[in-house]
Amino acid sequence: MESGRLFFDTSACRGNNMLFLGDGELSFRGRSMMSMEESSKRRPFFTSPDELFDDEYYEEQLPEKKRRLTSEQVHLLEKSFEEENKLEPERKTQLAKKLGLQPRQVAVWFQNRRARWKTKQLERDYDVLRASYDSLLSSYDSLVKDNEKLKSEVVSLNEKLQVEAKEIPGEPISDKKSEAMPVDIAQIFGMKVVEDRLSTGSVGSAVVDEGSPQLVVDSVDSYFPAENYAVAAVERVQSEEDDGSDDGRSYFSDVFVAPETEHQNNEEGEAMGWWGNMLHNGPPVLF
DNA sequence: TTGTGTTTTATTGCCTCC
DNA sequence: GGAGGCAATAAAACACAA
Repeated sequence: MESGRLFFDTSACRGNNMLFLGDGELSFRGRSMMSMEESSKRRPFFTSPDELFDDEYYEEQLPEKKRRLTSEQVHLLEKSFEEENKLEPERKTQLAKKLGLQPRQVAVWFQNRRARWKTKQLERDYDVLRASYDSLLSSYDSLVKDNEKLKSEVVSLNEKLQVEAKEIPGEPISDKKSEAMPVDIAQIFGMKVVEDRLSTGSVGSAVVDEGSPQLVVDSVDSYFPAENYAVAAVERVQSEEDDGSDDGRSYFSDVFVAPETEHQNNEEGEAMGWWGNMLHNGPPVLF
């Protein structure tokens, strides 16, 4: 915008602290010029209240000079702005009279003040959102770390179990390990172990992850007795296939879900996976 | 002193509302 | 159509480092 102003210092304006053109102002295209002599006469930023009522003060003012409001004027305007940031015509006139300003100047001041307030408000909002985002990010990171840690624990426990199974080939593993081990694992994870009284006669439990080696393998090679684990799994998968409720997920993905939340999980858990279920449903329950 | 960045005052043009 | 609001911008006034 190529605009400049010439401020005409009329006596009428001068007597009323008006170096600015108010409503019905004259404005000119072109640059405002200020000579070296004029600029050397610049006043300090703040004017004393006494000066405000000094005629000479205004007579000294040179034409075309844009003057800042005094601290008193700004203070009063700020107070008024705090009360109400919009300016009705009556209040504008009153303020203008009180401050010795043009109503137009008061209106402009309020306009600019609203703009400054809005900018500050945007900055505050940004800070709040930023803090919230940072906090969420930090929580997420720590959950991801926990998740990784738990996964690796599951893997290492699985490996241990397999090694132990090979070391005692003749041992009837079902007596010694098959029932105790899941409980141990559950204790490590702080899980609650319950019997699956809801399932069809079998007591199953499993610790699994979609992306990691599974504790429960097929009934032929399984370390665990089929009647306790694999069969239960197969039965469950079978029943889901039969009634058409299989949503394509691994059977194991919902093994952890407490019975009362299973239905909910089937509806919502598809996109969440194993860890999503953990987060969504709270501590997993073995059954 | 001077260059540069920031703040303040004011204008312009567009939009909405009555 | 006029009044008033807002965004964008100009330009003066000011602050401050080099």
